Amino acid sequence: MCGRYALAKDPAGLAEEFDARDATDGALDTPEYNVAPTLTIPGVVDRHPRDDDGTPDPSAVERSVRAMRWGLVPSWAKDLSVGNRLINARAESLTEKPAFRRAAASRRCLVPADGWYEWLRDGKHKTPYFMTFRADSDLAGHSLALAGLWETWRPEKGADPLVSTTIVTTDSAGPLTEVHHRMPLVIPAARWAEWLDPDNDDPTDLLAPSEEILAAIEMRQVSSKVNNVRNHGAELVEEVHEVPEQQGLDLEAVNPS
DNA sequence: CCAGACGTTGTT
DNA sequence: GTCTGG
DNA sequence: CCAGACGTTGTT
DNA sequence: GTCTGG
Repeated sequence: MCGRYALAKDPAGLAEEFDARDATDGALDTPEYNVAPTLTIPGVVDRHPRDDDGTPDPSAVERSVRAMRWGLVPSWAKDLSVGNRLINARAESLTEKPAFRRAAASRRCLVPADGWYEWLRDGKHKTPYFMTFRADSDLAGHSLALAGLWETWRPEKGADPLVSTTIVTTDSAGPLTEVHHRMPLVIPAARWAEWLDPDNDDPTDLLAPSEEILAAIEMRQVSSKVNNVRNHGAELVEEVHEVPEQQGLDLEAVNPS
């Protein structure tokens, strides 16, 4: 699945990478190697620009990076906490579920990440792994563009809207099944515009993992320091080999070469 | 009709 | 807001 | 996702 | 065990 990830790039760097305007307004804390649900994170969106009256111009589209709270708060929510459990949306059902279908049809976004974490458990012990683009792949150094949905929510009529987001998950594929049976949907750059298109109300064709992306991802064991959200540093994504006999996940065998 | 949910994950 | 269940 | 709380009363 | 907070 995807309940924790890392992001080193700042909003200006993301704006450049995604060819977007930086509209995050200083709301983000970056770098952050331990991004957890409820934090404010950057999301990339395509929107029709609006004039002073709020009327959208259907002939134009503007791409921007925006600050969003991780955990989708539907427009009908009574309070913010509804979003705490809506941190992921299943690709298999997001066009049907009441909480997600409106966003799925017209408010899709990309959530940039350096990689995401999964945990293997052995009784009480939890061993974290980090999934990222292989250093020797063409995609090394690029962000993973995680598929997301976004919504606005107002605590009361007329109040400033809160923008929130959820990350789309699919069944795992390939070597990634070794660490977990669900994974985030990563959109290849060639299909970003199609995913973000606010006039495309049927994302069905985009909901399967890309082979190109799967082949570029590696997994590595990392420090259990990432388990605790109070740790934030770059050392969280560095490879470690702690007590390997407790886990027996053979990374030589599962990483593609 | 009204009331209540609206979601995913993991674990057994 | 909209759908489902009673 | 994981970690950590989970509660009230009375006293200072 | 289950919920909340980060």
